[in-house]
Amino acid sequence: MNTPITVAIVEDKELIRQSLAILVDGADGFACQATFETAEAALDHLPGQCVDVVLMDIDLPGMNGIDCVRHLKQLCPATQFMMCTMYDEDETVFEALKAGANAYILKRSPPHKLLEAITELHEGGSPMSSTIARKIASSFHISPTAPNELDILTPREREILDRLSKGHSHKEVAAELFVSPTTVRKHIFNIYEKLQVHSKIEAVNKYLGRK
Amino acid sequence: MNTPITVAIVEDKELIRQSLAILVDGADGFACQATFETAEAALDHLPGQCVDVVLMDIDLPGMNGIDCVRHLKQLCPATQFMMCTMYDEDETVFEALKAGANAYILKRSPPHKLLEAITELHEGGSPMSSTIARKIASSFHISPTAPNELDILTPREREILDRLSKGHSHKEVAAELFVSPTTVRKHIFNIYEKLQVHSKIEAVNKYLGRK
DNA sequence: CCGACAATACCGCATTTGCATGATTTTTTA
DNA sequence: TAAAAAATCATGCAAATGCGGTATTGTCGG
Repeated sequence: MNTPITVAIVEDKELIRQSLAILVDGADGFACQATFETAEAALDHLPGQCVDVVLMDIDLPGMNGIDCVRHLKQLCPATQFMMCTMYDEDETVFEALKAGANAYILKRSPPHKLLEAITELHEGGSPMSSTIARKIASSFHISPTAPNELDILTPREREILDRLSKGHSHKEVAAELFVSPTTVRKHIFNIYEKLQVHSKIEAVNKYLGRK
Repeated sequence: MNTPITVAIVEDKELIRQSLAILVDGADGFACQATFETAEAALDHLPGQCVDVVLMDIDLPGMNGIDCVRHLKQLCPATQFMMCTMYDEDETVFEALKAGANAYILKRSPPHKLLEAITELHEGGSPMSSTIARKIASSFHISPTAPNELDILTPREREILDRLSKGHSHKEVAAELFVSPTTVRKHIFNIYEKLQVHSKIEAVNKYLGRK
C-alpha cells in the first residue's frame, strides 16, 4: 500500500456522494482526492490533478456522466472511469463503453465489492456488475434468426456482395472476378430479389447484419 | 441451497479435471454431474442430461472448446457455458462469446472466485476475469485515430449520412428533411471530400466505423 | 434423361449518382 | 463587426445503377 489509489467522485446526490467519499477515504490504500456535484465542475477541475480512478454517476443534472467521460478521457487518458449507476439500461451501457469507460457497476453493489472493483480497475481490469456483463456478452451472440437470409445466396453471390460491401463498383468487381460487368449486374439484381432490397446499401446492411 | 447447481466439466488434463471436480463437488450448493476429456465426448453425452453450467476448456485435442459450445448451445439452450482457459488471447475471447458462452475466466483464478463465478453465471450474470473484461470493453472504444474523421462533419452532414446509411436515396432524404434534392447532393459531395471517399458505401462504412 | 438452378452474357431504358461550377442566405466565430 | 463556415438552391454532363427481358452453358439430383 505504498501509494494509495487516488479517486475522484462525480455524483449529484449529497448523501451518496458523502457516503462514497467516506467509504473510499476510510479504506486502506485508497484516497478520495476530490468530489464534484456536476459534470461541468469535474471538467473544470479534474484535468489539473488527473487522479487514478473516477467514479462517475450517469444521471447528473446538466451534462450527463457519459458525455463527461467522453471529454475527460481525452484530457486525462491515463485516468480510469467507472460508471456508477442505479439502473442497468441497455443503451447507456454501450454508450458509456464507447465513451471510454472501463468499468460499469450498479450502486446496489456492496461496499467491499466497490473497493475491490476500484482496485481491479486500477490494475488494468474492467470490473462489471454481472448483469451488465451479461448484456455485453449477449451483444456478441450471433442471432439465430438472421442467418437464414444469407443462406439463400449462392457462394458467387456472397462473393460479389462481400466486394460490394467494401465499396467496389460493378466494374471493379467484374475486373476482380474476371467476368463481364453485365454478369455482375445480373448477380446483384438476383441478390436484391432474394434479400428483398432495392439498393446496394440495403443489401450490404443485411449482409453485415445491421439493419 | 435447496437444489444444488449441477455442473459438468470438459477438460483434457487429468489433474485439472480432477481438481475442478473435487472443488465443485466438495462445495456446498454445487454438484459435479459429469466430466469429459474431449469435446466429442461432451457432445455425445451432455444433451441427454442438460446440466446448469458447463466449465469448458478451450485448448482440447480434436474439436476445440469453442466449437463444442457452438453445438451444445443449440442442443441445450438453457445451459450456461463458462470458458475456462490458461491464456487470454484476443481472438478466442470474441469467438467464444459469439459461440454462445456467457462467462470467461482464467484458470489462474483462485478457487473461491471460481465458485462465485459459477453462482453468478447461474443467476444470470456473466462473470469475466478482469483482464478479459478489459479486452471486451476496449473493443467498444471508439478508436482515437478515427473519431476526428467524423468530427469534421457538420451536424447536418451527419444527419444526412445517417439517413444514407439506412439505405435512403438522396431524393428520399431531401423529402425527409424538407429541402431540395440538389441541396442533399451538395451535402453528400461535401461529405465525400471531407471523408476522402467516392461512393455512398465507402462513406457509410466510415460512418459506421468499419473499414 | 430432364428439370431446376447457378453462372455466364447481352441489350435497353429510366433513374440515381459522382463530379464540376456557381451563387445566396444564415449562422458561427474570431 | 467582419470573416469563416454552414446550409440552401440551381444547371449540366457522364458514369453508375436499378429494373426488365432473353439466352447459353454446365452441374446436380431425382
